[in-house]
Amino acid sequence: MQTTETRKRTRRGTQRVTMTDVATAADVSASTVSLYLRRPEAVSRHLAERIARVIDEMGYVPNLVAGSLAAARSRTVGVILPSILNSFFAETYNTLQGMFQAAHYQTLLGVSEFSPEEEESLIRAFLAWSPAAMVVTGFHHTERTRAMLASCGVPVVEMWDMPGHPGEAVNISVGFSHFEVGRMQTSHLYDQGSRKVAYIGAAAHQDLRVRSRTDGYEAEVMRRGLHDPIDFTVPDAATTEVGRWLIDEILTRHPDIDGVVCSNDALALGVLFEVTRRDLKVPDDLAVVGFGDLPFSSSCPPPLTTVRPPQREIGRLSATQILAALDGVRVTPKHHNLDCELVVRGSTRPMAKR
Amino acid sequence: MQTTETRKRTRRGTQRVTMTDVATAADVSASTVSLYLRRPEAVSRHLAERIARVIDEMGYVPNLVAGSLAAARSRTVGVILPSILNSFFAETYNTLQGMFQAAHYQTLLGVSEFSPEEEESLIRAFLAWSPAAMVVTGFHHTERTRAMLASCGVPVVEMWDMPGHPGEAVNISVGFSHFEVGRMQTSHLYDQGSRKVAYIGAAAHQDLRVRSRTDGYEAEVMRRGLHDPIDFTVPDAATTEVGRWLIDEILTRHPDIDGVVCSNDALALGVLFEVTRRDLKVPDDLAVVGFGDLPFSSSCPPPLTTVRPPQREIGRLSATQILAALDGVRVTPKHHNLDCELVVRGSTRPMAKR
DNA sequence: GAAGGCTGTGACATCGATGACACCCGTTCT
DNA sequence: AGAACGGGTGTCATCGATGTCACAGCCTTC
Repeated sequence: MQTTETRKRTRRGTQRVTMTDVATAADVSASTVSLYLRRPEAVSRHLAERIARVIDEMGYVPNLVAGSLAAARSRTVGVILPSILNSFFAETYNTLQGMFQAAHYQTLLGVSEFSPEEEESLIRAFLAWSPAAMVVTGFHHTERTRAMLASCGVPVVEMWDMPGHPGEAVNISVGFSHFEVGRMQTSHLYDQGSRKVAYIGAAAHQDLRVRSRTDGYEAEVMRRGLHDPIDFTVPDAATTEVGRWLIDEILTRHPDIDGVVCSNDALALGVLFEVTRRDLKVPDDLAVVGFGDLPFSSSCPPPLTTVRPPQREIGRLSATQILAALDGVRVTPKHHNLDCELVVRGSTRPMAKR
Repeated sequence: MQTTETRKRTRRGTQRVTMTDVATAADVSASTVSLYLRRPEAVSRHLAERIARVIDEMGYVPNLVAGSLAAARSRTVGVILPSILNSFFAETYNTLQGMFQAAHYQTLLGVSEFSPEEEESLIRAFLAWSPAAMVVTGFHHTERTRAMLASCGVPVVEMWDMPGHPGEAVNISVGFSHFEVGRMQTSHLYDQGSRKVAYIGAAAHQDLRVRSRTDGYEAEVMRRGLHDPIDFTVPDAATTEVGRWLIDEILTRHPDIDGVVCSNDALALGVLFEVTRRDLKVPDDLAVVGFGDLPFSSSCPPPLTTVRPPQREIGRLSATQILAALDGVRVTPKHHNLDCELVVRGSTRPMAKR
């Protein structure tokens, strides 16, 4: 009679064990299982044990897709780094991931390769998964990225930089002044006795932070007034090889420099290699200061004087801010400016008192 | 009368624009919008234009969470790397990410820090998002990880290693023999004139691939029969600093070695540094061979002889296999064994013909 | 022993898409 | 002319959880 009525639409879902399966097997309702998973203490001991046993036996894995849809949010935090080629951001990422994990958030990593367009596409993809929060590197975004981050309604932290002008930071930010780093590097070289200081930088076109450090260098050179700024920055990746090439160029054009600021320790290592090849002495003929305090910096000959960014502290503070915001604490968009540490080693002369 | 009947449950969803909103505004049904987004050519030109305009005006971003739930799959590929501290896997990751992006898949990265338990937790989290495929590093998993990967029903590639015994690989795998790498490194040192060759390794306890390379070294030493194996591996991270320390220890105990195999170029760099400090000549007093061909390896003094793993090729082949499987091509679980390249540079003597 | 509070459990609508299928209507075939 | 076909669009059940609320017990309390 009712043939048209009984006709069922069929769709194949995953063949996975679902929460309903677990509920049936444990002879409770699905809500109880759900409650047990989210707040185990709210379920009676008796049922909790039974549910736990069934979950284990059936190998139930909750479907977060369904859960996130229902809850309209997820326990996922998206992190965007510009690169994983060098270990610059590794420590920060590990700290973030550790702290989020402790708070039961899952960290997802995207790599933008320093491209704002790529970053936009990554952020769009992350936001489509309704993450609980986002962590991005720097302030250099496309217009659309800025709009998405502003309107997505989740906490956003911009890290590893400092807003150059007011209004640049609409989100929480945690970082330090790259301008100040460049200034500090340069100032140290003069203080330890250099009289003519050059600057070499790489990845400059992609990474605006390199540009800020260069500006810091130039400002300090002008302030000292001993010579004109000599800088040479290229768009290539910041590798040891490029460092050799840059210092070679600079020394050819300006053989009389006695100090060089490098945008990155990898470049600085290349400088040490090339300078050694030319039989110049570091730091007596040429003092070298880098940035990043990469893993090799303390052990190369001579050990590299460098500026160490607060990698771990950036991660710690970023995560703290986000977790606070997620806990409902009202976090007003605020910039947290951290300090970098000048680590004086053998590639510059120990300073006499100023 | 019917007060209890009319009582509505209310839940607040996201305040985002939904597909239904778009459909209403464009005066079509939701399924037409959905169809337009997935197969634009299946919708009439007239409607397509109207829908496109409305989507743009309203700033509609599809909710992938809902979409993935309904479709029981997503366009997401999970990749697990052991570490991002050094650039070992960076090239592979970039290749994977690039190829998946071209095929409109979103790549998500997890970092396990060489811990099988951490890896298990990451994989569990990824699988809960019903990814389209998974790429993991190596074969060293927990029992539960193996079970999850076997039963999750999506293509899985294990990369950067080679199954040691049959049955270890139940998934597709793309990699190379680490045993063979150790053998190749050692053999080269003998071939270029060394008579007593030691081995130093780091991160050995976490990274079983280091163990395989050490085995390769030992096998080759035994085959040559000139001396007993001399190896020293520690659980610490493979850094330049550790390299200095390890070679220092080895040279103290065995001052007569004239060749050293390093599990990693970062260690090898430390060896070069320490050996230079001791005024030994490389390669004449001590020949050094590394593994990884890291960015600095070609430019340190002397340039490092090393074994270069097929980083990019691993990524390319892994992605190809997965994309084929996702396209419905039946890919039988198969191991793809790639070759590593011995790059002879200044840290060993150029070989006379064998 | 009835009233009131608290705790634990279940019923059910809902989140925002997809996919199977019905249906409309203009073409082509017999 | 009527059947068969097929492209384009709409209807509606469904994916697997969560969150709200109702309600059954049980324990206090007077």
